[in-house]
Amino acid sequence: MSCEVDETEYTSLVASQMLYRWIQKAYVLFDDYDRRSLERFQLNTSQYRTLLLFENEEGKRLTTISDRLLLSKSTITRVIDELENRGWVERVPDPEDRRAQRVVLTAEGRRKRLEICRAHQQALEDVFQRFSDRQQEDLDRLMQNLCQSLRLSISSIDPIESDF
Amino acid sequence: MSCEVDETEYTSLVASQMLYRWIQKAYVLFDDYDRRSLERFQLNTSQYRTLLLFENEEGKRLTTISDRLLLSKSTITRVIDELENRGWVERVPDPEDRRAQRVVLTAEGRRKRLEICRAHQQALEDVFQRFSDRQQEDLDRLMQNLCQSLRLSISSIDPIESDF
DNA sequence: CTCGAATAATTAGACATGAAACTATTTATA
DNA sequence: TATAAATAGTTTCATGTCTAATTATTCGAG
Repeated sequence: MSCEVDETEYTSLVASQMLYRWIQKAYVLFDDYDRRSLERFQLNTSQYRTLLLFENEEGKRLTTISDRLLLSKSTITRVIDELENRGWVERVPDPEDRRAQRVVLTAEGRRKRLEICRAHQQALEDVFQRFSDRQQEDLDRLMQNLCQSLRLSISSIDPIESDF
Repeated sequence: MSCEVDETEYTSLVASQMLYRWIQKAYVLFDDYDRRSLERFQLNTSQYRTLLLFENEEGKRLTTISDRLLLSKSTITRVIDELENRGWVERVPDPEDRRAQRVVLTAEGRRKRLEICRAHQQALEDVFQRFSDRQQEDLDRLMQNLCQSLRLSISSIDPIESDF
């Protein structure tokens, strides 16, 4: 436009920003892959991950599910609504706290969970078969470290949040 | 309820499912951390990542941005709308293709990008300072491998999609 | 024991996103 | 060259999510 010199520059990306991009990308691809592997069950990722939590016969509070999946309580309310509509789970009153509900799988829910779990497991194997055992362990450990570091950094911004 | 034996069992999680959970968790935490570090600029993650792409003075097509960020074209339209409202970018007609537009940073946009980039870089350093150089390299390489493997698995479900 | 603060779950409202339909233009093919 | 298919971008609509407000119940300090 004019002949003034513009002082602002373009910055190029440093290593941590490249890494950040790869993490983003991996997640988006994973999400897409999940969506595709789960669509034949008419399940979204949150519904699936909720179902996955029921590894035993224990009833689970909605708040517990929310904490474990890092999804808001209102999201979990709706996820459970939908699973309940399908007859896969039931809400039962919590004997210890009348504010709370316990979500439990029905017999049908257990059957479905098993079927879907196996299919998704298959899909995961397909992705991770291309990794050596060593690489899988490394990845697992690094992800745990990353989670821990993120929690530390998050709580240093906002000292309120500190659980999980 | 009754005394029938229920054949369905609960499955416990195998290694790849645990890994899957850690990746999910790391992403959610990262997203949360991002949101917090960017909120003082009134930017969401997509707006930020779009801004980040402008490493040089080259104009970029919306489709290119969409491909690079793995966000839909309609999302990018809206992101660019917002950035244009703020006066940080401009749409200019593409001289080579009259269907296309080139998005370019304004002087103000370059200033803002620099400022925001630096702040976010700071935030990333804070997370990754807890990793050794070796760990960062490992993580970077593993994420790239994961992306590649996911692309292979995705394209084996649906042979249509194959670029990026 | 009581009353205010915290907590479990739900609901209402806002926002970000993707899929699909649409318009304008370009590319490829017959 | 005419026409069909592909592509760039926008708009519309449905979905999934979060925040904040709400109700019911429990916890805890005095």
